[in-house]
Amino acid sequence: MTALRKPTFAPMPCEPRPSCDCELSRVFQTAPAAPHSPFSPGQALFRQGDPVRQVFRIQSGAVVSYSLLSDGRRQVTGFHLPGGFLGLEAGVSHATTAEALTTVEAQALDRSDLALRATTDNALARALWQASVGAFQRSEDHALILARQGATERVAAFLLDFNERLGGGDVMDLPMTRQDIADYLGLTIHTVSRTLSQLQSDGVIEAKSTRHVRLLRRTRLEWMRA
Amino acid sequence: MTALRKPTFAPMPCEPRPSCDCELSRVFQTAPAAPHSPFSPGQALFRQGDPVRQVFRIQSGAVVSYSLLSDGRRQVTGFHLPGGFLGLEAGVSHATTAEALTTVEAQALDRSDLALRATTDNALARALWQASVGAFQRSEDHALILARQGATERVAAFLLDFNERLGGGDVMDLPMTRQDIADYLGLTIHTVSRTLSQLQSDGVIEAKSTRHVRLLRRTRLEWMRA
DNA sequence: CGCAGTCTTGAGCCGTCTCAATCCATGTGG
DNA sequence: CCACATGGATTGAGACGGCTCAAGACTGCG
Repeated sequence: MTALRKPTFAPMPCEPRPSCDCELSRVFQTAPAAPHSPFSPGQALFRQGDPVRQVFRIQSGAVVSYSLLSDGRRQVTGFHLPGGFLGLEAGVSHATTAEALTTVEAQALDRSDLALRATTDNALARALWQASVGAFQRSEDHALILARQGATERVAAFLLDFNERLGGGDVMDLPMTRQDIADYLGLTIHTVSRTLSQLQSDGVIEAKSTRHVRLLRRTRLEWMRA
Repeated sequence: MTALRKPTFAPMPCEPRPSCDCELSRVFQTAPAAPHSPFSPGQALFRQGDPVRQVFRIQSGAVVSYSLLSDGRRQVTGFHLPGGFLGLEAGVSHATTAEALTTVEAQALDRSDLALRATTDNALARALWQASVGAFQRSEDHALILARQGATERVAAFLLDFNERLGGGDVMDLPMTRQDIADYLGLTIHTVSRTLSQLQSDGVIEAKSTRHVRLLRRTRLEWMRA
């Protein structure tokens, strides 16, 4: 896929996008704050293996979700921004741990309630379907990134994808560590760091600090992504 | 991917999948054969970019789905066996091409019909949700395979995964070529071939022919998968 | 000021990709 | 029945790039 799909979460109220979250957003408008919200950095919204009790919507902050593999490694499956949902795509128990990267405010609804309402609210049932389709497509995009051979391609794809989700401005505020990025891209922290340094010395990006990146040559980045 | 911060619990890679396709299967019991069914090997059920018109259920044979990347490479996103559904997880247009590996018999239903029925049939709506959740989880598993560093780990994971889907018997009939496997695992055909040869000389598998593999030491394979 | 965590950078090794040749199974035509 | 063509699969040699090991720099915080 030449380009990654547009992010499915809509920062603005809904638009006639095929997989539109309007219905879910409407349901969440009256949702209460999640227990323990706001979450502190490093705090878990839920953990791998936990039974799925509630569905979250992020109001502010950023969340990373990851799986611990049997060999002790960690695979980051995604980063979640305001407007995004968590817990929808799970089965009976969570396959990932969701951890706050920053201070996170979130709402929560009981998933059993949601499922119950879906039995009478067809628009909601449809929205749940569409939300899962969106999660699937994001996962496919992630797989496509992981399938890219080169470190440069993966990092470029990550930067462009995340920048798009942040609204497309030139300056990006990265809420995650290099280790998070590395575990997301299937690389080591060293390679990620080296690649970013290389991109900077090539004049493609400017690293104002470790967490702030400015895209200088977006076109060249897109070309690198291949 | 290095040491973890706080391994709070034993990692649990594989969780029993909720395959509650009963409702969908019921709907498909009266479904007509797909147009052009049976498909010949190499024939496409649908192509990347096509508008999504119908949902397929495979009755016999095997299907590979893949995306063509802008750099000309091909990324296989999955293999589909009898009982599997195609077209459920797509948005308005297909992100992948679905191609018959063998002679394939399939049924088809108009997706608009399905969506329409879902507005009055809540069990169906719920089944559609669950099916998409299943597709998402398979995609996550695929991403986990792609994130594994070594060729041996990826091939072992593929063999075990596919063997499980075939029922768990010791002998496997692989409907796909080495190139298909390579594109699925993000490796080259050479590395896949070399790895399989290595596994055979190690006594872990026996390649009766290129398309027939027998698992001799499943435990060692599972250990390799890590 | 020192500590701990994060990030950067260097040197060398190892595994996968690339390029290339060969083998094998199948099918076709003489 | 065999020679040949074809496409898939295997195998080898070498190059390249990311991982490992290791050291040092930077940041935030006590």
